[in-house]
Amino acid sequence: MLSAKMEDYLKAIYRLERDGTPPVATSTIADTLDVAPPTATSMVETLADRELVEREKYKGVTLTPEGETVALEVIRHHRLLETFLTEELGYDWSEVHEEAEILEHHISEEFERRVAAALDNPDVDPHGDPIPSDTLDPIDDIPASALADYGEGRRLLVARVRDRDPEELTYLDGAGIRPGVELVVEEVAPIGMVTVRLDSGETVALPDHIADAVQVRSPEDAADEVSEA
Amino acid sequence: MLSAKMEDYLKAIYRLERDGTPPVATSTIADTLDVAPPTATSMVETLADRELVEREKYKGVTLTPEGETVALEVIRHHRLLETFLTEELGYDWSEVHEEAEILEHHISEEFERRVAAALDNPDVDPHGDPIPSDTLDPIDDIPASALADYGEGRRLLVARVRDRDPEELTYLDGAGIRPGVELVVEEVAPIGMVTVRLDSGETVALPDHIADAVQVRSPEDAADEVSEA
DNA sequence: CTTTTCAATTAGATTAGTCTAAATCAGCGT
DNA sequence: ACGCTGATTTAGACTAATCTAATTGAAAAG
Repeated sequence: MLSAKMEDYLKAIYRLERDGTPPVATSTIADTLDVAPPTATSMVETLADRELVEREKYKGVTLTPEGETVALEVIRHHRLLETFLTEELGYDWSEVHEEAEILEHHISEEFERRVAAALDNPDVDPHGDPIPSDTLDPIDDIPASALADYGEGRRLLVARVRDRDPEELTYLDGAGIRPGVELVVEEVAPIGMVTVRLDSGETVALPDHIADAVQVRSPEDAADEVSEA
Repeated sequence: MLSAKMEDYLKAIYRLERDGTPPVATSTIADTLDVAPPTATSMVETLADRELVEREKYKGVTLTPEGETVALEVIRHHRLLETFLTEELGYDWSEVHEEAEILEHHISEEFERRVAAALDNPDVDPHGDPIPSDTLDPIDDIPASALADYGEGRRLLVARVRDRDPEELTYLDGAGIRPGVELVVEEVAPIGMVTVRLDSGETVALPDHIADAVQVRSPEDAADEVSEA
């Protein structure tokens, strides 16, 4: 059996591999999980012993296929739970992260199956992130980039909203910025501020660090993808 | 914060106080939780330091009011979860125990509130056990005794079915013996066997150890109680 | 009032996950 | 090529929860 801690490390490594270029440095893991560097070192040793990561001393780690499977399993749990909490228990999508972060380690396979069935096997969670299938095949993130990367005047579709800080999410949710919403970039101010106009006509100003959490794509790309499937 | 382990000890002590006469001996706790006696000793020490139990060395422990509140909170979680799993996720009532046993330690107060609301604040779980209120007031078990304690020929109401062994529960469920069902005791055989007749006309033979799990009361008592409330 | 018995506790070790402080390695800059 | 700097690992210690083996205590039996 894998401890909740080990699952957290694997999930973090999975994320970090995607964000940057593998191998993932131990200090990065330490920062992400908010532990001291030696703690990360000692945990990646155990993970390597269990053949869940490939480790090169002083370089970092990469997930083995088994490690990736575990990470995908945990991410599946997390995203199914987030979906379940919003759809079935009336949580606001901005407040489900914490709860899912804990429960993801404690639900059984049976629970996972039943929740997935109750939700009719969804493939995206409330933040717009893809839910790994029950076969845990590798997933592709929806191609999208940060709001500020597009020029002014573009009509864009909110593909996903990163769920790091609950405060930010509550703010965005309150402003009506959610996955699936369309908006137009009104102004990209040089002082670190982006202004967008929603279909409601409302104009919202977002400081850069919040705008970064909003991942957008062009509506045409989204349409293309649906026709492919 | 209280660890899941500590919660388990408090819950066990709560149960044992009800079953027998306090104080609860450490060896009894050790047996219940399947740990070695010194493990129980050392844990009741910590519990006593935290003022969750009153301890008298070489005698045993009793819960303090704070300890009882924690126990009731965990039991509320457990029973709400069992109810939720059967009502909303289609679990069979005979298989919910294991899942609830783990999740009870990991759900938030928010989750508890929302589940209770979704179920319309139930006051009994699928096994017929009372669910502590959100104010965690002390609970009274529904007065009922083991099936074999009544004489033959009595018409009885199944008040609750103890959830110890899943196999037993599955057997009883399959035989149609569930909380709320009425039955007649046909024969109490001296070789440790009880035969009952259900309203369906079906006759079921139960070995003593299984019959013990079935707690019954007279239908009149049940009616009296409803009129009181 | 002893003695015997068995439950309960103490002693000491183990594992997982964490820390701080010290040592060491890798790679860049001159 | 050499040494500096910062990242990484080693060393050593701590806490929680557990174990086995040894000791001690309480309480019943004689």
